[in-house]
Amino acid sequence: MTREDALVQLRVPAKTPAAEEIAQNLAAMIREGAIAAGTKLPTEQRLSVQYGVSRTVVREAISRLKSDGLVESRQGSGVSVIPASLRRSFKLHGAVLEKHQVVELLELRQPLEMASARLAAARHAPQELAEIVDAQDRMKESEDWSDEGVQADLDFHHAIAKATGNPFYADFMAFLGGALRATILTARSESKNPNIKTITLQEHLQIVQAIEARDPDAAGHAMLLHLQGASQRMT
Amino acid sequence: MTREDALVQLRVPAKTPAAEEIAQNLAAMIREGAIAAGTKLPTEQRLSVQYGVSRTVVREAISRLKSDGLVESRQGSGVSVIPASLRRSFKLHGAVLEKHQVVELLELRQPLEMASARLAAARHAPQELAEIVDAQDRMKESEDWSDEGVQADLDFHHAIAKATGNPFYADFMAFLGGALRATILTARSESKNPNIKTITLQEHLQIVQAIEARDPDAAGHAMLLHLQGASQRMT
DNA sequence: ATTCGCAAATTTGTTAGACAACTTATAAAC
DNA sequence: GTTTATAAGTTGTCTAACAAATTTGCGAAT
Repeated sequence: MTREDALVQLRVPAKTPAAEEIAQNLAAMIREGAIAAGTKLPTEQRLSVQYGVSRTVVREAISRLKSDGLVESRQGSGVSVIPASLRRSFKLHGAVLEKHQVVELLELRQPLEMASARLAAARHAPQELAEIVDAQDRMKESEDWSDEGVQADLDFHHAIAKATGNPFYADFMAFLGGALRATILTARSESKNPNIKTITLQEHLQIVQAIEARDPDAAGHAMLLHLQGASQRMT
Repeated sequence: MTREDALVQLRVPAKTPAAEEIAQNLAAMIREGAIAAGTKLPTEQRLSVQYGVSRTVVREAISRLKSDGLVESRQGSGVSVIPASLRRSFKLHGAVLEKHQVVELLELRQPLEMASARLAAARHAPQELAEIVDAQDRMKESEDWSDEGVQADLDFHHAIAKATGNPFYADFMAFLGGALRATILTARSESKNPNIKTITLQEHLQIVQAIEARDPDAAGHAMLLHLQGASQRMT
């Protein structure tokens, strides 16, 4: 019974609540410019009629848009769209990443990872290096193409970002890792190459040694080789 | 009494709605680990009692947390905290940036801007170059240290990011620009140097020419010089 | 005719109570 | 002991109402 339920949940993951659907709909319209920046949304009253839901649901949807920094509400006045240049949240809208999006995301990641490795080499504290090595060890001991292995891989990169001492690097790398996680997992499991883990560990080792030697150039270079290799192995 | 309230409201421009305050409070607790990943939040009922507000307000607050990817709710079960490694939104929590945060954010921006300039040089379409030049012209015609001038400056960098053809670069640069906007504005207005605009335009010109010549190395180098100069002028 | 003041209409913010839909714990039946 | 009803608990949605802030419109004074 529970087994069957789990299956059903997998096939129809979740009947999306009305508020979420409406929020996505409005967000899409705002991003496409169908509702121009500076203008006001229809009133909660009108929206509730348009979508055929209660005002409560509309308010929850708008609440999300506020959290995303897409709109701003003023009591008595209305809800106005914030210009794109002032938005203060960076978010991946779609749940799953398209193939071209993965490529684009990796292209964004590359210069950041290189800078991250360089900064980590220049500034890391002993304990931060230990955390990097620890992630490396955990990956070494993990099953091939297992969830723990991928997690340790992501932790490795995250640990380097933390060793920069710049929390924005750490946060953003965690964010990118989470976004790419599923993709990496499937790519690993579908790959024909049986030596992925060995090769990855070898490349990681080069990075660790360069960071340990406090050699930014070598660290950046080793990271570049690693990313190029990884992206090549994924295709 | 009401007069006094008005004064207070002037100093604190917007009386933050209860839902927003509660959302920030819960978000902070989650980020600090006070509510561990995987565990469940108190029920909406309990939260409404704890905070002394109605269940509706609590739901709107939770709605925001969902939008930020911090929690996940299942009807009948509860609201559970999503592990940090799976969060899919990158956001600046605080409204204003501390000084050290500005430095850190600029440090994150530098490698991205360089990569952005390189990619734009390699791939830009004629129309995209025109947009870059347009922003440059708008800045040239703007008042010194004016809001339009700063906007044109940010638009210049955004236009380059768009010219990469990679929407993530465009979105992220828009996001960073918005975050730094206020800081740049005050830095410009407080600066003693009267030639900031001229120097900036000159540096921009170098970038434009390198992009136009489709020379990635020169574009990246010109961008680096520009960012280093800008950050030096800000301090 | 213009401007000022003020009340009325709008609109978002908040509360209360109720029911539906779904999950989990409990107890009964086998 | 396992399975099956039943009940309790929790999130999702709706309705109705009032509070608080803003905008609009109208009338009066100048």
